[in-house]
Amino acid sequence: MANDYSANVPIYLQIINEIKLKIASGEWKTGQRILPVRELAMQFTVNPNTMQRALAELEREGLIYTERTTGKFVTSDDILVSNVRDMLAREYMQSFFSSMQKLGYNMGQTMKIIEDYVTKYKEGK
Amino acid sequence: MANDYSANVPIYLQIINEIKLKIASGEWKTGQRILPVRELAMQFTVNPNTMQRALAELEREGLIYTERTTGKFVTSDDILVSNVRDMLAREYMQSFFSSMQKLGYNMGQTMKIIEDYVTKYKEGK
DNA sequence: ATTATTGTATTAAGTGATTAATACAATAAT
DNA sequence: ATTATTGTATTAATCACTTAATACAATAAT
Repeated sequence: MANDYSANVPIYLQIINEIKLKIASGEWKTGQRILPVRELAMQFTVNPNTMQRALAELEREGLIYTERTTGKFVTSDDILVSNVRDMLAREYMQSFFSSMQKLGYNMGQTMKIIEDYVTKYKEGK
Repeated sequence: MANDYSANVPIYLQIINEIKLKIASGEWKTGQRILPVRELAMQFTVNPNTMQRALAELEREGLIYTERTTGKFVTSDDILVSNVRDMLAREYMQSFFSSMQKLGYNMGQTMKIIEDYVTKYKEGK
């Protein structure tokens, strides 16, 4: 479940991305309470301070909020979540095409590779 | 030219990727001599030690080699370079589809988004 | 022969990320 | 009322990355 962190990016940033994906994908639903910091830290096998840092940043971005001693919750702003999902998807795509371009693939060549990949996928490989 | 490093990944790793792309794309040709460590360090605006570390790793991977006091060169192994290029392209693609899947897009939905993106690109946006 | 250029190694200092060990305030649960 | 649970803050120690300042050996250039 946890602990496949790249040694090369600060853990708290990797956690931010991971949780952002959970919220954007709907795996963590809007308005839903999330586990206490200490338990999340255990689940992710990191120090509570590190988890706290990640959650504080996500709160700064508006994706979660805190009720003083009750706990933390996913935002109830469905539009925000939807926007984040769209933005992430666009980022991933642009980053992908940009990398392929640096490798020397133009857009047509990149499309060709994608189509081959998808074809093989559909054949169950 | 340089100095747009993400604060979140060690610089020497970013340099490794950058140079690997240059070699894989053919921007740095096989067999070609590369600039001295000190000059590359200046071009990339990093410390010579940091550049040396990146180059040492690239040498370990076989992408460059050193002639004692003459300098460093891109490998002459065209097949290796071609393989690296193919591997990188595959990695980028798989990573992209994996991220999209985590966002809740299945392969068909991802293809739809790609096609829209490419269409807009062709219209010159 | 001498000089300049090449890669390489060493030592020291500064910075940020991470863990660890606590502690505290507010409130929900008993 | 008391206790447990919640988020949060603090201090210290460790580790990797990065820069800086040198120094050295081998060889190409002069």
